[in-house]
Amino acid sequence: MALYTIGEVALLCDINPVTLRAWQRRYGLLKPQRTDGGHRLFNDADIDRIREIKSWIDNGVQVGKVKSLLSPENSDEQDIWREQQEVLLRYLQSGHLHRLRVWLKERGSEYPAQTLITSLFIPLRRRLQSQQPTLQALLSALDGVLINYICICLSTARKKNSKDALVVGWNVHDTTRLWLEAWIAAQQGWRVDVLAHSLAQLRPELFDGQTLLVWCGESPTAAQQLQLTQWQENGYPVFPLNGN
DNA sequence: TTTCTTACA
DNA sequence: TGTAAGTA
Repeated sequence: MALYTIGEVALLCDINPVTLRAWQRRYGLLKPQRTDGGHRLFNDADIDRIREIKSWIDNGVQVGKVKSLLSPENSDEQDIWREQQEVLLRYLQSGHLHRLRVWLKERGSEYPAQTLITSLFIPLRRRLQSQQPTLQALLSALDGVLINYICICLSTARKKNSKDALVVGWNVHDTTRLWLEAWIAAQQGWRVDVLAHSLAQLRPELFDGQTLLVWCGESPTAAQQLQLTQWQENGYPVFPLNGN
C-alpha cells in the first residue's frame, strides 16, 4: 500500500501539516505509522479519514467533537457496504452511468433510503469530496444520477402519499444532501417538494400554510435549534431533519 | 530541505 | 489554528 509523508498529504488533502499534527496530538484523530526516524507516514485509509474529518468540519461540527462521529473501523456489515462503494466507484470511473442507474434502481427497491444513504452514499460522497478535479467530476456525476433517481421516487411518492411538505436547506453548502433528505422524507410518507438552493435566512412566514422540513447540516447550531422551537411554539409547522 | 517537538500567540 | 525555535 502506498505511503505518504505529511507534506504529500498536505497537498493531497489541502490542509496544513501543522493542523494535521494538531489533530493527532490534541484530539487523537489520526494515528499514522512512523519511519525509524520518527517521521509520519500516512496510508490511503488515513487519507480517507482526513477527508472525512474535513467534511464533518465543513458541515459545522467542532473539531473536538468529530472523533465520535468517524465511521468505526471494519465491522462485517460495513465491509459489505464498503465493497458496494467500490462497485459504484468503478462505474463512475469507467463512465458507465447507465450501470449506476440500474444498480440504484435495483438497490433502491431493495433497501430503505435511510440505509443506502447512511451506509453508502454519505461515506462514498465524503471520499469524493476533495480538491482533486477528477474526484470532483466523479462526485458530480454521482450526484446527478442520485438526484435524477430521487426525483423519480419523489414523483411516485407524490401519487400515494397525502401530506405535503417542503424540504428546505438552511445555511448548508451541500445541496445534494437536501435531495437525500427529501428521499427519506418521501419514504416516510411526505409528498415533498425541494427548494433546490439552501437559504441563508429562513422565514417561515414566506411559506404560509406549508409544512417545512428543514435541513441545517449534520449539527445545527444552538441558535438554529432555538429558532426552530420558537417557530413551533408560534404555530409554524417547521420540523428539523435530524442527521442520522 | 523536510519534519520533528515544544512553547506560545 | 498557526508561528517560531532548535533538532535530527
